[in-house]
Amino acid sequence: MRILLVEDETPIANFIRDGLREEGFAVDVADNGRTGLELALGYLEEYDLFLLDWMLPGVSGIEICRRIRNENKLVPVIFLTAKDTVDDAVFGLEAGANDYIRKPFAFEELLARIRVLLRSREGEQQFFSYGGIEMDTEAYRVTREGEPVELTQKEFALLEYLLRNKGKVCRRTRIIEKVWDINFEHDTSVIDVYINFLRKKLDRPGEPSFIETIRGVGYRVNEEA
Amino acid sequence: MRILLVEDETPIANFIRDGLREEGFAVDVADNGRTGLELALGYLEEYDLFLLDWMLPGVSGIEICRRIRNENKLVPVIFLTAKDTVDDAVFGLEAGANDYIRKPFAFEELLARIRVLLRSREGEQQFFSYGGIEMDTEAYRVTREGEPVELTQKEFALLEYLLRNKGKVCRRTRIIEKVWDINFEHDTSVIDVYINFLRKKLDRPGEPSFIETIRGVGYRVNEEA
DNA sequence: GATTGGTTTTAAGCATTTTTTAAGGAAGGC
DNA sequence: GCCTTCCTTAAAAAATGCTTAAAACCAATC
Repeated sequence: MRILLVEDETPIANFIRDGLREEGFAVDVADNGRTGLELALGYLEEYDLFLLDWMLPGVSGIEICRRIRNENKLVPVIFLTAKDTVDDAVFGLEAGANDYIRKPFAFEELLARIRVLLRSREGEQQFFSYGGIEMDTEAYRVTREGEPVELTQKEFALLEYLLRNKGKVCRRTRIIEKVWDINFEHDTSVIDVYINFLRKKLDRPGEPSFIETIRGVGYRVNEEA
Repeated sequence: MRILLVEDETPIANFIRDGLREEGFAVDVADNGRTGLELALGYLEEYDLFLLDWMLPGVSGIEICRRIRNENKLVPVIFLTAKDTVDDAVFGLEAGANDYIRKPFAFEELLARIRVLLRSREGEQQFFSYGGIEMDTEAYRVTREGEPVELTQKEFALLEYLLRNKGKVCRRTRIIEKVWDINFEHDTSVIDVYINFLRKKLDRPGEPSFIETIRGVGYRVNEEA
């Protein structure tokens, strides 16, 4: 995990850099807005998270954040700020930041927030695969052995839910809630029908289905060997 | 883990019951206040948690909650309520409820609240093992020497109960109460049959069973050396 | 506003698996 | 040796999921 820290006060920068490195992160430091912006945009794909000081010589943190957001919608950004009015926080979040933390702060707290954001991004996984099946949730594409497979919305949503939970049981009640957004309904056989659709479209004929049935509980796509 | 659900609207009751059973709970349902109260007081010790609807024909949820609290100070009670004023919530909590949830709710939310309350009582453990047997309750998976073993719901629930009480004797009446339905005939041999199923699926042939029979009392999985 | 094509949902019969019952035989305790 | 308790097996009963067809729904197009 690589983090870019843009912070002009050297002692603070060193403190954060060392702390994060001890935690196993790769950390780059820019001590002014201009080089910060260059690094951020020049190596945007390399970074998993940005830590931006609010007040910077040259280009401001806000500006860097905006430019990052222009290019990449998802990468987490956290502001480090000495300001403490709610308005400033709102301003930062409007610029596209995911979180902000006020100086002085406990290093533990910074770490906790970083972890939360990195985890939530991990959950936003885009590509899934099982056996010969590949799924790209962003592009809305599914292929089997490289051949495109046409799925309807519901089929797609169900497949995504199953693959997102690969290795775990997907209980019927949860599926109904997550994929169908239905509450308090249970005597429906939509799930059975759609599992059937997926199996027809994606299973290799003659082989056991890639979706395992767990009677009385739900379904599971197994972890691959 | 046994839960008593008192709810008069059948579809909702079924939905909750099935959802909880999928999660591995033993669930009893009463569709009116009177039988709810009878079950609650008659088998108070057997239940690990109560889910009470607010508005009930016969005896109200509030009343049931009060009576439960008269007898048992600790067992968690959650109200299901369609009402949405703060006052009602306060009223419910004053009656001794631990939490309340407004209808309609996402099943996951209910589950989260249940888990919180049960965790605070007994350690909600996800992984169990004995000898070469490993159990993951979340993934709904059991393996022996790394090889997956297919268990049905009841087999799974029974194994979980035994492992959860590793080192302790599991009395037959207790097993019936916790794993099967509360109003089960007591002179039945289901337990024997299911113990037999588990032994067949999980014992190493030729070696003594991992489930020890305590004659006249029940069964025990021993603490490991 | 009707028609069409596709998607989603409902419903029902069928097939399978799970759960329960029952009964005879084995083993333990007195 | 006798009584009780447990084990094992087989078969009945119940529950659950599969499959299919048709109905309902929706959105685009003429």
